[in-house]
Amino acid sequence: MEHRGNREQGTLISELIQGMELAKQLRVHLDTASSAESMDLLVQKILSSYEKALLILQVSRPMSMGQPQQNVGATSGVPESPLSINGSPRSDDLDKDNQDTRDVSKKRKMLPRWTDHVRVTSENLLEGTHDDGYSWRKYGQKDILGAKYPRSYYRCTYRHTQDCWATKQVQRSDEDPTIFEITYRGTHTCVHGNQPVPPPASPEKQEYKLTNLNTNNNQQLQSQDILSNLRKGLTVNTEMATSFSFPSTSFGWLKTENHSFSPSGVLDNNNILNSFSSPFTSPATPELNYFSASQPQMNSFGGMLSTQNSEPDLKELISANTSATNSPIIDLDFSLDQLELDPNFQFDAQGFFSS
DNA sequence: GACATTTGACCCTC
DNA sequence: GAGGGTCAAATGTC
Repeated sequence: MEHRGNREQGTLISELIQGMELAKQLRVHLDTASSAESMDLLVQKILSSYEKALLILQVSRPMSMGQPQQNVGATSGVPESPLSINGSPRSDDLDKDNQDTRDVSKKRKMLPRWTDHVRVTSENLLEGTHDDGYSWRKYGQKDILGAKYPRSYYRCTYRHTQDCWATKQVQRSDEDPTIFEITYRGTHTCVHGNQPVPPPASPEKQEYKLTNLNTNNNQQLQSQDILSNLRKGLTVNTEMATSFSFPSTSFGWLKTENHSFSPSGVLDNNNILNSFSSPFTSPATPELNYFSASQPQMNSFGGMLSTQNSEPDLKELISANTSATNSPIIDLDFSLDQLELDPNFQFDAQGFFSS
């Protein structure tokens, strides 16, 4: 818990720093009478940065013990479904447990929710395992109207033992069966679930081709895939590299409260790694475990990143400390000292923008 | 035996 | 009433 809190604090600070850096850039633009378009983009990025910082503050706001973090995706206080932690209250006991179940339902309804789109390819079908560091247990499957493939429902394995209410839904795309839409709901409050993803035992065996696809968010999420792989010492797949187009026209996207994405800015050569500040954690569903696999090789990364990047390499690259992270539950795992944060820096209103 | 998955049924929301 | 989300008994796997 404390670990998570520290990470969130780190992310928060990095977002604020980003906002400051962007404001500085904007000031330069103002001085040099740059185009309105470029300044508008900077403003967009600044707003995005602060929006994310606010989201983090919302998510990490202290809740009562044992309660999952709430909110971000909360859309309503209306109870969603009467459930109790001990089971499913049927009509018999609905009355006596009415109040309790209402509270639990409300809690669930308010769980943050966001969606990732993950692509797996045919060569990924046969080997390897892949998980997001969390332990999921399937609790249901439904045929969805108008969908070719059933939707699977997963909850955290530690729901009952640790009152962890994280769930996810996995829906295979009709249009492209290699794409899975994964909707996460709630954040993990379990200790197990917070364990980092273990490093791959054999990079060449565990390289996987995961590409988040979404007409709106793919740039951002793909970059996270790439970073995630690089962090793990994995090679980067060509499909990733080619679908991750930069420099100057790639938008980052920020997930918003209504579970969609909003543009968080334009990536340029200086802040390509913006979007790398949040390592993508990929799903651990049986389907995806089954589909993940090896793809022997791959090298370029738009000519900018070589394969098998080491952590030190990334540190250098990340030194451009702007960010376009997308999830309110951000798992920032590079340390603040890499950001060269002045320990005496104060986020006061004046100094923040005038330094 | 413990734990995970499957699947039919139940409940809620719209 | 339809559709989606969840439960829990039955079944499977280790």
